Amino acid sequence: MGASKTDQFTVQQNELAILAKALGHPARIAIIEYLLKVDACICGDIVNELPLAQPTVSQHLKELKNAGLIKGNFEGASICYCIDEAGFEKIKGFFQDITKHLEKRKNNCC
Amino acid sequence: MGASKTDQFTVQQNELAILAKALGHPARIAIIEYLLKVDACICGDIVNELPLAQPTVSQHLKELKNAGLIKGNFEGASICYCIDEAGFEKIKGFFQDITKHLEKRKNNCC
DNA sequence: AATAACTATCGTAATATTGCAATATAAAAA
DNA sequence: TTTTTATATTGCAATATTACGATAGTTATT
Repeated sequence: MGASKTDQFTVQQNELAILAKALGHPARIAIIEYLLKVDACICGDIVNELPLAQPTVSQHLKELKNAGLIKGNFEGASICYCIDEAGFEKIKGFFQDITKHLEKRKNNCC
Repeated sequence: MGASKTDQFTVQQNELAILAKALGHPARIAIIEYLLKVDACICGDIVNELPLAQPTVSQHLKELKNAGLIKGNFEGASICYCIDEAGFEKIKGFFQDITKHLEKRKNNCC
């Protein structure tokens, strides 16, 4: 064994886990924060912003893209990366549910 | 190599990544959802709610606890687990920032 | 004290992730 | 066309995660 038993959980639970997992690395958090900071699609200089080698950054970008958190389109010589709002909407929904639950919760807690 | 270069990123970026990573597994999403559903500290029957062996569940609970997403206290024969709001507040803050950014964003995107 | 019920830890195997050098690919510039 | 620039892919080593059987620890009950 060792592989995740994903088939034992709901599609929704897996979707959320995939999104959260994609954010579960400081380099990928840094990429998202950078994309938000520059407030635009960014073409080219993401590699220079991170303390990692180019193949590693490329891999992290790929994971964020697969998870649906960023989009990337060819834009001349370089590739234009930007936030994919759809992915963030899903996570936002999850946290809104949690917040709602927490607010109307009784204090029957340790 | 293979280890995460956490020291190359800010404390905040690492904190967020740790929280997100903790949510990056469907079993742990399921645990959080269950704790929210029963709307109480839950003592004992978490293992029965999950399609995983007891040691595995125990491990997932430990990870959620280490990340600061749940709390666990001894309560008689069993342990009382419940949501730790502090952890969720941190993540909420991050997503509020993102939402704010996305809202006031120009459409200078691909 | 002995038993039962619940949870944690250890040990181990299978698999996944992280990181980078080397290399490949693709488009623009010279 | 050759060179330059930007990104992706491959291959591999180091490390981390996932899962569970076996076992240990802890508390309540008998």
